[in-house]
Amino acid sequence: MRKSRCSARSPYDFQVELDAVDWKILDLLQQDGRMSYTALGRVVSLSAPAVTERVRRLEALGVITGFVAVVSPARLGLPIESIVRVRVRSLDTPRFRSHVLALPQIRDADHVTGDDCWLLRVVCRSMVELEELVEVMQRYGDTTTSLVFSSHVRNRPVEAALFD
Amino acid sequence: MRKSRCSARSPYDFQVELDAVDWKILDLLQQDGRMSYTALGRVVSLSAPAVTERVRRLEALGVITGFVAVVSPARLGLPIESIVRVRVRSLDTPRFRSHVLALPQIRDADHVTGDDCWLLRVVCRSMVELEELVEVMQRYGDTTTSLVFSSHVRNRPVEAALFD
DNA sequence: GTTGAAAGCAGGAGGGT
DNA sequence: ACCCTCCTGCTTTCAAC
Repeated sequence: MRKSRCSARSPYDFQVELDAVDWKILDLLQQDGRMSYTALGRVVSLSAPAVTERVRRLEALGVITGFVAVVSPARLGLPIESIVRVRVRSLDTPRFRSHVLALPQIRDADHVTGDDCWLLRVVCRSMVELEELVEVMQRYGDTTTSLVFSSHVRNRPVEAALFD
Repeated sequence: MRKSRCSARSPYDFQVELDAVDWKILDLLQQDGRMSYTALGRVVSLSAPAVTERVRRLEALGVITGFVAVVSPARLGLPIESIVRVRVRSLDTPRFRSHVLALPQIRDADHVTGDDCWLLRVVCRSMVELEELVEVMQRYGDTTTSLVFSSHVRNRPVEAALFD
């Protein structure tokens, strides 16, 4: 019944095959990361040790990379969220990575193709704080800043439907 | 010892004050969302029921919005990650929201200020699939697509240091 | 905030298919 | 390879303080 097979033998051979039970477990844990193995087992009709072993394997394979509490920056006094695109000059990239990417206000930083080579998601307390942050970033290249009105999707679970 | 005060009485009165113990708990749970209340209690020198009550309060206040397993799309066969900026024509916005934002490939969708009014993080299996997705989005407005080389920061924990 | 008892859960051993 | 049951020790939860 189980045909899960791992082909992740090197960094360039990543992909993992999951069966329906693995997908259901992933689905549940992406909605409630604290669900007990016993409760998971009740849903997928498996014993707790069997579920535990599957979750351990999903972690070992790098499918599950961790379990985290999701926190609202706005509720903690960081109501300003923005996306800053930075066109970092190549000579400045090492300093940009060590000085800018380490700032606690940066929640996501992606190196991307295209003219704006870095894309940063920044949270801060005020527009004044954002202004200061953007001024720092401008030491490394040109910036384009957009304020986030609202986030309609955040970290949507990865689901089996993606493979239909 | 505890001076946590909540001022979140309306949607426009969001902010919550946390004490050092709350911050430590948040810190630990953002690193390991499955940590037991007993283990949290050992770190912060509190009994398990006291920790449980604090975590429940943080959830009730909207500071903690959930606990989730973090999943690697690449390991599941979605190696292409990209950021698509979409300049949606205002008349097309309702259909864009219902048709595009619901696609399972969309992991983040933010409505932002500036010319490119929507910012989408898309994962897919191949460039061909990305091409198809972008063609769908182009029915609602102009797009700019950047491929993600690498993500250097992803969902950095919100930490007390942000308030120094 | 605490303790303490009852119920439920996790994780290992051992065995079955 | 995959799963089960049993057993022991922890963890959670609720009540009482």
